[in-house]
Amino acid sequence: MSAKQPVSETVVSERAQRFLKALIERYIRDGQPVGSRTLAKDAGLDLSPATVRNVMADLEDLGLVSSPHTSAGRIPTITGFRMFIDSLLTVQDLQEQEVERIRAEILTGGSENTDLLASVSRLLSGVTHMAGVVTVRRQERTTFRQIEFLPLSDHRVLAILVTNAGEVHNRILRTHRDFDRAELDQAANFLNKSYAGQDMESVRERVLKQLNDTREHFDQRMTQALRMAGEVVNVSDSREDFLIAGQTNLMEFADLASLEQLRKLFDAFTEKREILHLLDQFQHADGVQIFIGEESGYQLLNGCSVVTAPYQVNEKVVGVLGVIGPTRMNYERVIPVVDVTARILGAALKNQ
Amino acid sequence: MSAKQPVSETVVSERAQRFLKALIERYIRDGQPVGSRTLAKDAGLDLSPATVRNVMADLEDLGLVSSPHTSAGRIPTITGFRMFIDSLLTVQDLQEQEVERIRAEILTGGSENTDLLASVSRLLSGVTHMAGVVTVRRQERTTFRQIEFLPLSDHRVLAILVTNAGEVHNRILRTHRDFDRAELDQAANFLNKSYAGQDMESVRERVLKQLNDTREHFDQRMTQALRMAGEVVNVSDSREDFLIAGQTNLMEFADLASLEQLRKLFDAFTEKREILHLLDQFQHADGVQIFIGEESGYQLLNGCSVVTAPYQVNEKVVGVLGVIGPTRMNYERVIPVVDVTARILGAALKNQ
DNA sequence: GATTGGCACTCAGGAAAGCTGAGTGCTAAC
DNA sequence: GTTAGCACTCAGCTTTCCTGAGTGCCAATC
Repeated sequence: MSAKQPVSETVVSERAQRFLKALIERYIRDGQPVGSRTLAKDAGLDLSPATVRNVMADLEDLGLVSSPHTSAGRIPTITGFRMFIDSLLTVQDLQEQEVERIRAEILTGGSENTDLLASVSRLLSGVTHMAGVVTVRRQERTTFRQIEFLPLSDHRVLAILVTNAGEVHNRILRTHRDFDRAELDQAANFLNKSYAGQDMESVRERVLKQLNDTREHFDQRMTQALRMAGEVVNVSDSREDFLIAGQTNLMEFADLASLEQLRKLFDAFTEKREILHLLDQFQHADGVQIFIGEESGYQLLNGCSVVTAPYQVNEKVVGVLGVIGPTRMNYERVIPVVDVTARILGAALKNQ
Repeated sequence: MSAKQPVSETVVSERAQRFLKALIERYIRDGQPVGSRTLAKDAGLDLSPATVRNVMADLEDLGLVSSPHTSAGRIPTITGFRMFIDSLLTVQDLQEQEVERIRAEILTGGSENTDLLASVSRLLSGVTHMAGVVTVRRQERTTFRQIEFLPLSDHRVLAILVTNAGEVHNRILRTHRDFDRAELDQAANFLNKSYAGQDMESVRERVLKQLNDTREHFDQRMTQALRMAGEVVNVSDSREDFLIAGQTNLMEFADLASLEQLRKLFDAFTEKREILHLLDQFQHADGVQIFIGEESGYQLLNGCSVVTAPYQVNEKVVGVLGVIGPTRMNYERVIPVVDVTARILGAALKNQ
């Protein structure tokens, strides 16, 4: 008997990998189990179906492919896909023409911040025919820039908070009495002097702290100013969010057939929490990340994959964008699209 | 031969109406064609199936019911439904308990305007298990209340527009130079004096008109003020909008089976334009209106009905709310829900 | 040892056939 | 006007059969 191979060395032979690649590419194209004859033709190597069958049997033993029933071809398993994505994928660059198209769309995407991001999510969904997502800023990055108060009638004050990201939050505060313009300006001045340029997180803390510390010895007015600030600053926090477009594209993939599943997914899109949580994880990754639904434990994304890339302004990551579609998606095309879009968006934001 | 009945008098006999009502109620419950035997039992009149068949044949001649094929029961046609809705429906009031539940949910719905409306659309969808919609204000009702400008850096100015409805719009304007605080305040003062309290529509017109008329003889500053105002006022117009919740509930009705149709509907929900146009029509109606998809000509809503009611604050209509679901919905329940919700929402808004 | 042809086997999916139950329209009688 | 009876229709289910696509395994060949 020949020397036993160590168990750990379940290395897949070069040739087997080549077959796996061809099989998955074919499966991505047709969405149907791939049989030995088809694969034999596809793979470029001039081999008979019988040989291919032997290789496929090996791949099945390794858990990379499986057959839905005895006389169907093989479909890739999750681990198969993982291997494909991690080491078999050949990503070509986008054609210059396509890059230009993306750039053009982003540049005309709208000047308001969220308008721009919304148009980018539409762009992603349009180009890939799947769902496009863009997260809106991480709050840890935002800093306090300016706050203003405007008197309204009936004991109400409009508070406006501007952050470094150029975002504007307003909130109507109900107060115990009316304030006039001068009073409010004074309050705003005080707050702007104290906090401008500081991290939102710490502004929040310090406002609350000061409010507790100095309740007595401070001037009435400043207390009032702090109290108002407290309300606004809090609001602006919860705005962590994402924009999604083209969800309905997902209805076309029979993979996600069971209406039931599709429904849960859509609900998650409106509910947002879970998806956001998921996207956040890719925030600190470097470049394009691919995530296969089943790997998460979330039932939600079974049959789906998520391709994401963080986008950055001045070398700091400010958000994540990407695409959600069936695991059986054309990665070789989607990856460069997501990559390029992230870069261009980052550049566009810098110029604002 | 007895006297001929005039053709126009295609009045449906009392008894036939009773059958039609029973048939539709049954069809709403089961979603299946109703046969003569079933209907005979259902209708309360102690008649044999054969008799029922005769009546059903009459109803079919009148175009109120039809049978999908020879040996199936009858299903109501659109005209049948219309008749049912217009004159056969027996709407009971909601139980006090349910009214209370709705009231409670609305009162805790959130203080911000859109938060409240969003929670109402969720409420509607939750109670009826269909999709709930609430339109956000009609622009003709909004009046200009106050405008303010804040200087930002880099030739940018933040404009804030407050309307009578307590809504706040902001927009970042790019200007050809930096402005200081005093200048901007002056501009805002000028605008506020000129336009406060006026209808938005006419403010828009007059700003544009003044901008053209007085380009030369007016002071440079006012021109600048008007120009800025022009940009903001325009934006605030396009904000006519509606909030929808529970779309995914519609996935459960096999009536809207063909994924294709469902998809178009969902796209219309994100696209908003068409739906908005539709909802606007019910704005001036008095009380609950029911609209059957096919009646519109929009392909979109085939198989759907829309039940709406305008809601009013201080006796002026400020929006429309309602429910979108399959034509085969339980009107006797949905109608009072929509009605009550509109009233309670109106009352809640008055108190703000 | 890797590759191949051959063979027996499996199985999903479609077509054809038959049955059943729910329903119909029509007619004649009450 | 109402009813019973009868012949008829047809969707939908089950059963059977067939086909084509695929498999695994074995023995022969390179």
